[in-house]
Amino acid sequence: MTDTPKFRRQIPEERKKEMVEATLRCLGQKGSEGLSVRNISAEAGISIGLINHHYPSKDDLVAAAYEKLATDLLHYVVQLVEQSGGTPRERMSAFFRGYFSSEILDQKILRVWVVFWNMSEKSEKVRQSHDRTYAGFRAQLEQMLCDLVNHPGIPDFNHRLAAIGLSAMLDGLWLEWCLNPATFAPEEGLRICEAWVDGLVSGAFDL
Amino acid sequence: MTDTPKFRRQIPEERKKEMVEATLRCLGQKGSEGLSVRNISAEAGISIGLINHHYPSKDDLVAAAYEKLATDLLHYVVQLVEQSGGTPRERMSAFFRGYFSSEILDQKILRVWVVFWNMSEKSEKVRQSHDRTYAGFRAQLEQMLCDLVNHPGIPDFNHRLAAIGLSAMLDGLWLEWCLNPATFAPEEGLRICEAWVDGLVSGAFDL
DNA sequence: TCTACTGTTGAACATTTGTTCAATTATGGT
DNA sequence: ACCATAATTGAACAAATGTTCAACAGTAGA
Repeated sequence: MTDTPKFRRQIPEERKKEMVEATLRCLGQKGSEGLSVRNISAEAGISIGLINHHYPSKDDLVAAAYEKLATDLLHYVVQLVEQSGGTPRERMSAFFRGYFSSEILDQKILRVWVVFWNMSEKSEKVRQSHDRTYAGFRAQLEQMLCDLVNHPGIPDFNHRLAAIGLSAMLDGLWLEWCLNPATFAPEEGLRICEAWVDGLVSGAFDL
Repeated sequence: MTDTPKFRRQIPEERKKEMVEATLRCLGQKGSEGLSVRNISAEAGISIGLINHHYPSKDDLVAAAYEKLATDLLHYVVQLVEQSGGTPRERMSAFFRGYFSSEILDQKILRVWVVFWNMSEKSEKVRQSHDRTYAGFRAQLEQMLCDLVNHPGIPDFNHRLAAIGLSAMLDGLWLEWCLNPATFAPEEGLRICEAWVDGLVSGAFDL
């Protein structure tokens, strides 16, 4: 008789990580319909009860999943920017390329995001996580815009508003592409953003 | 004995309209949590069974609600533009003012919209309604951008991409403000968009 | 090898969900 | 005043939901 253990014990940290990843997979596949504890536990290969053992409620698990996805996505584009290492303008382009790559421009991510938006009002943790990661996102943009200005011949502008506007344009393009990829091609979205930055550094904006 | 009738008969058209409006009120108040047939019928002052009598399923009712909200919002800003009646540039500003007014920049509307985004993949009707109304939205922007160019001294640009970019910026600003109104003031969003158009007509964009 | 600890299980429970349908009743036409 | 039509009701149903908890079992330390 081979004694195959019915389950493997794991330290809470590791198990929680698995559950978060399973949650993101479920959300990516079916959106809010995939968000039941039974579906998640099946995806993670664990029993139903384990979720409430590690998290006070399902919402806390989902909040943890939000935290992970938001930081992962930001880290992804930031890493691309660091790797590019060229001029400030080239770094900005690297950011755009990352944003319009299939890694981020992905309908699976919208399915997840929509559920988070839905929760952001009810869950304090989700809202705090949004505020924090979104501020980080804009700070990254603002820093890159700042670096652009510190070059001769480039006029100054309101960095904060510029970052907010560029961030909005990126999000808006991302959202609309996910809702209907036929509206425009990723390269076109890229071009729209590049043109916006070119216009900004040329001093055409009164910001 | 006063014979107070237990209900009032109505033609399907009228009753459906009431149900759609009740659905939008429910969604605006509690988002997806307010989307149960019991909650909607209570809000509409009707019985549970009446929904499935007028609509094959709940999703069809929600799709009808999407159709109404989307067209209502577009009509609202278009009407403001028509009333302004000034120069093309002034009409564009009227559009912006409408967009950043409390009529549209409203967290209640985001609660509704998030539910629709969630449904747009599953419901063919919702997706079609989105594609149609969004195309109308962009067409309106494109027409206004076109009118801007037909004036002396204004350089030409890719109207389609310009409309997509401006639409994205508007949506992105709207979304982020609804998620966190502390990020920026409506007037600041307005200013960002005005600056974008000024930059566009000044020929700074390579679109 | 034994023991204590605790990660893990899954049946059970109370709610809530969308839909169905037979009975009821308002209402316009005759 | 009556009837035929169909709008309306609400109990009933099956399915799915999040949470609880007593029992189980793997695992590290003695």
